[in-house]
Amino acid sequence: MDEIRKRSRPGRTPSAPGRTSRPRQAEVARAAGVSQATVSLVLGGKKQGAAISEETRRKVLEAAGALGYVPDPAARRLAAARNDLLGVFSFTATFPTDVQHSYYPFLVGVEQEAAARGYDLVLFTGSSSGGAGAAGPDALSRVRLADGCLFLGRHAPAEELGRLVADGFPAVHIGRRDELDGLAWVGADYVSAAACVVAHLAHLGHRRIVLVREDDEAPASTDRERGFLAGLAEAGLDAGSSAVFRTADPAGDLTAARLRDWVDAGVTAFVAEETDTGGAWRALCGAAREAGFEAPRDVSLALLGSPPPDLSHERVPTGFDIPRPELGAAAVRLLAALVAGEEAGEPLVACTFRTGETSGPPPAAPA
Amino acid sequence: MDEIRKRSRPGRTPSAPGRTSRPRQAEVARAAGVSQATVSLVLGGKKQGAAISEETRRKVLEAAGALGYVPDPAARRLAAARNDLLGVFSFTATFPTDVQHSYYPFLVGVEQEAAARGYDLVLFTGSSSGGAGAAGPDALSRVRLADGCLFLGRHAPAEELGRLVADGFPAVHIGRRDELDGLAWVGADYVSAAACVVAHLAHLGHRRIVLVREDDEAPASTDRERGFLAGLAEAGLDAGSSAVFRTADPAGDLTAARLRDWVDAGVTAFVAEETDTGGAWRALCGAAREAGFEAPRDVSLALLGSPPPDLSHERVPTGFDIPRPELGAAAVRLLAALVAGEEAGEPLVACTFRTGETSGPPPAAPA
DNA sequence: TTGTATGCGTTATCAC
DNA sequence: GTGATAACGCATACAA
Repeated sequence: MDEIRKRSRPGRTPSAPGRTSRPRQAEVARAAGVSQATVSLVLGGKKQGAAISEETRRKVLEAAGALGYVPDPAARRLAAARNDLLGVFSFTATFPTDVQHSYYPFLVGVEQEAAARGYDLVLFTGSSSGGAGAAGPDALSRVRLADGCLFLGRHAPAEELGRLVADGFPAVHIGRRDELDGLAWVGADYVSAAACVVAHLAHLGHRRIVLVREDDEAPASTDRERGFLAGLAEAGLDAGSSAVFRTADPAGDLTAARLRDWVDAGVTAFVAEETDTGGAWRALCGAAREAGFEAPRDVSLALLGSPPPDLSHERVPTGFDIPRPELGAAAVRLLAALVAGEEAGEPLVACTFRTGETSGPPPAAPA
Repeated sequence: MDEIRKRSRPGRTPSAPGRTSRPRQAEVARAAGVSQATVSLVLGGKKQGAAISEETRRKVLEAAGALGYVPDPAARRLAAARNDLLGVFSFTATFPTDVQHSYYPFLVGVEQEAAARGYDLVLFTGSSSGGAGAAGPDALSRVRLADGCLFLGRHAPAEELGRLVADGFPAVHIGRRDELDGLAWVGADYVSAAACVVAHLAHLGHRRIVLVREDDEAPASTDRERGFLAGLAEAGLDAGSSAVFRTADPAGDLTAARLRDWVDAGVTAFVAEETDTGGAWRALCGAAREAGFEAPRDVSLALLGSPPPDLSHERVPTGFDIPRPELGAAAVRLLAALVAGEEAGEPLVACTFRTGETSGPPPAAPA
């Protein structure tokens, strides 16, 4: 693909006559009757306000405007200056047949915050199949064109990311990423959010609650469980009388019979974690329905996250939403801080509680 | 000039952010015992396979690997005189409270096609509120940073755009943009799509059809009307017995009584154009319901476009969809051609017909 | 086949 | 205050 590209101007003729190429500082300088360095000083907008005569400054700005000058990002970057460019590199499926796996919800906030701070965004397309730099061990290296970069998705190659970080390149991962030492990240505060849901249920009068979670050790899962337990504790509920149910196969393990057993044992509320597939929640709802329970009449149901889109016509579940735009914005704030050489702030973003329609007082609620 | 060499890196701030010394080609060269140029040749991976001895190549690759060399994209782009960056400048509301007005559907295709061609994307945030370059008459000039730029939305300032085009800067507008001479654009083929819908209705047996459109002269509107009329003509229907109903206030003007009048006059099908608000379609459906007509039993309804999201739970309307990702991809193809100095191709992208559930044979369909 | 010499556009230092 | 000038890291004619 590269060999096709016609490279005229190999060593570059002094003034390329053929093309309408971008004006450079030198041309602005000529037009303004000053030196190129002066142009750089003026346009660099340094706080050396007094160092340059108003007259010169005006001429330069005028010439630059007339020629439509805009600095070359590569040159700027090479000269160790800043670009005002923030990168976004996504390892999630970028082209959503399934909108679920798209990173656009984050991008909304990223874009907004970047705009507010005067940054433009570079979307590195290498993430997906057939992309510019999909393959190769230096796929990630292109992000160095920007002043810093955001990373989304779990599949970011740790080694390369580590190199970037080790080199001091400002990088922020959206989503918790503890295992990679030194990599900054922002994430949703699942612990607090889960605790909040439990508090809501406890407030309604529930005393025995079961959490259904998948059988893995993903941070998103363990955080929710921690929040669940914390919520129980804060509500003064005995963790022993509630339970955490782990299953690798929710659809198979979460039977109507098992649900009935729990209810017979005094459980009045069930909480499922959000998973990629929504399997836990789906299984929970299915089992409840099969067991003849209706929420919130017979049991209360809650979902630690957002429902899968194919269930959007169902009753909206009690639970919380991950504020993806907020996360994106927080990531940009953090990245901007890193670029500016400042320290990181709070990496956790609060989820928003969703009252929903699947929870209510337990059937025989005490008062 | 040798005595000056001592000065340590004049053009660099003491603490250049984001850069601890990482290996450069020169160091690889030293480690491999060759020259920097040779390293460049080997790692450049040009198909000059025979130009370099296997021995040297091996040594270089080995050294590069050992040092963990990765090329600096800024330097690479500077030297290559191209940056493989395509801009995206949107004048639509970027931060969608209303997802309708977001440009992300286009971005899907843009991103895909850009990736396939080895381009990265620059999202210029100046378009929206408070953005980097929102204000000022030179807001658009930042796009010159890229090799070319895509523009979305109707509100692109014609003058500035004209200047870019006049300067020979590769620019492509997504959506028809005839009034700006010389500006390349891609757009949806509303004419064919509307004609196709009419053909569908005619095929079902409808002979008198009413088009409801808003009272403006937007290309999207006039194109649909042209297609509507063309469809009538192709079906051998007399345009005189059908009608085009223009209204600036669909909700107010499109009454149940008026609908009944039309039906009494033999009209069996109604076609509404898609508008920003979906007003025409919504009014049409409302009036039909109020008049006691059910589609497709009593009348056939069609929508020249996609239904507003708040009507997504309703019956799927007969009509067509604007292939926004396709449009985005086509725009990138066109832009890439312009960047390469080639000529433009076909600017129109076909819409996809949607059978839907709101049309059927007319009540007293002949055969 | 490999090395030498330049230039890409910017920034920042240092004389003038 | 302003103008030379040296890098930044890489790619490529051209000489050896």
